[in-house]
Amino acid sequence: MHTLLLIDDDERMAPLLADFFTQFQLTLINETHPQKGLERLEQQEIDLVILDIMLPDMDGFEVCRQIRKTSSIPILMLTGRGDVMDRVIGLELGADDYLAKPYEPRELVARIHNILKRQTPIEEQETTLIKHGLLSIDKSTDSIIINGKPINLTTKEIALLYLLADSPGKHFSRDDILNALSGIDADFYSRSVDILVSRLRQKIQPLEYIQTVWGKGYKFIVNSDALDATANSS
Amino acid sequence: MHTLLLIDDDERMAPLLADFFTQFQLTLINETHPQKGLERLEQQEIDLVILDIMLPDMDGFEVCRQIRKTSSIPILMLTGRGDVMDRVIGLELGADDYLAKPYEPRELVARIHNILKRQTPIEEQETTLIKHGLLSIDKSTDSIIINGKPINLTTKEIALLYLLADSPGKHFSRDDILNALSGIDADFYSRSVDILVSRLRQKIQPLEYIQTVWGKGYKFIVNSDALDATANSS
DNA sequence: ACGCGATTGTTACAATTTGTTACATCTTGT
DNA sequence: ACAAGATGTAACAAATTGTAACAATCGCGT
Repeated sequence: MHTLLLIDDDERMAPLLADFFTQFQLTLINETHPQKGLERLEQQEIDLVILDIMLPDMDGFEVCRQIRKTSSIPILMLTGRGDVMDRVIGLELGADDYLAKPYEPRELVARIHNILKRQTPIEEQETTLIKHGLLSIDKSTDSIIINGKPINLTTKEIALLYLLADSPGKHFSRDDILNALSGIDADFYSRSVDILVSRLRQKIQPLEYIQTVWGKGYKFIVNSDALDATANSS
Repeated sequence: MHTLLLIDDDERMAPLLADFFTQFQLTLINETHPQKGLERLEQQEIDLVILDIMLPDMDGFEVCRQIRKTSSIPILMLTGRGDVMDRVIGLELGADDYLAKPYEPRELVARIHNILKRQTPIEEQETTLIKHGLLSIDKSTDSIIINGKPINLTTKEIALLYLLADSPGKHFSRDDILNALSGIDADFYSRSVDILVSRLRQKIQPLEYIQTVWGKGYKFIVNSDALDATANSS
């Protein structure tokens, strides 16, 4: 059972909608004045706001903006006549959907359910872009770019880079790496990880992000970028 | 307080965003035309550029390329709808992040903060930087620099230097050192620590930070810096 | 199914790092 | 000054890592 707040100055709508909603496990509360609506939001546990654009004293956009200052609660806006402009502005402001008046109550319910359903993965927005100086990693497209130039990495190489670059500074043993990449617990001695590291290093030259931790494994270092092969003679 | 430049031909967005941004200590300036945007960038101190891809006369990619010719200022691009091509191209051009339209203003703020945060590593982020006269130690990257020149130290040598330099003046017994570095309680007599010290001393020549405490161990001394063996010039 | 190139793993050997021994040098107490 | 223990370090040895070269395997179009 979800609780919805309708902010609409047309008082005739609310009772009809509220009645209709009950069969869908939805409780509707109505406020006809924007200010009252905002207050109600703070007092009561609300799952979703339905917001008309035409309101007294303060239009729907402004209400939306007010709400978004303190909350990420889902907002569905009711626009005048499917005006494209309104729609765009509303979405940019952080509304989750819109519906043009006049609308079918069923359509409204459908959209409400839709919003509530996708509320779960609200964190979904990818943190898939890693960027350290000249190195850009876009995990969503598996594209690795160094200094503007795309680099071709193999599956394993990409996986290794993700593993290390996701936890800069942390060192991974060869077992850790082998396990993460192949799902295999190294039951025998193998140099495959060393080779993988070697090949990856060659491909991301001259960047030296992958550092050996002697006797331990490897780690990804963050700072100094194209730290060149500081050739220091003995 | 940071200053952002939005280059977007949709004039309606800017006021709304600008208002929303104020609560996050962000000032938004808007230019609707690419050329104007580039000029503004030269005239004013800007911390970050938000770049729409669809622009009149010159698309966002071209603007990004222009900016990158002279500046490494952070760029966040607003792409159509997460188009893979757009993202890759943007990365190649040196953009720092992306956001697909339509977006949540909060999401935009989050990404801006994210970029700005990783933009300031050199100034304020470090708690890991030790500096004594000509000797600089950056623990986050394990880089040791003497008189401007990077020195190649092995894992153990670095660990020893950290141990000693973290507690200047305090003396460490050979057991202390061996234990800290190898996790081994020296159950037998070994000179490995002496050798380690010897090698480290050679590498940080002519600096003599590591002092022998006769019958006790070693310690790191602070004051008189490049206290030289430089009594040698003719 | 087949072949072919790309990918991944193995082996072999070179280079680096670390530890041990041996001996020279230094410190301290007599 | 001398002896005895402590320290410095060169020289060698063992362990670890880097990587070239080859082999096995995977993917995929035909």
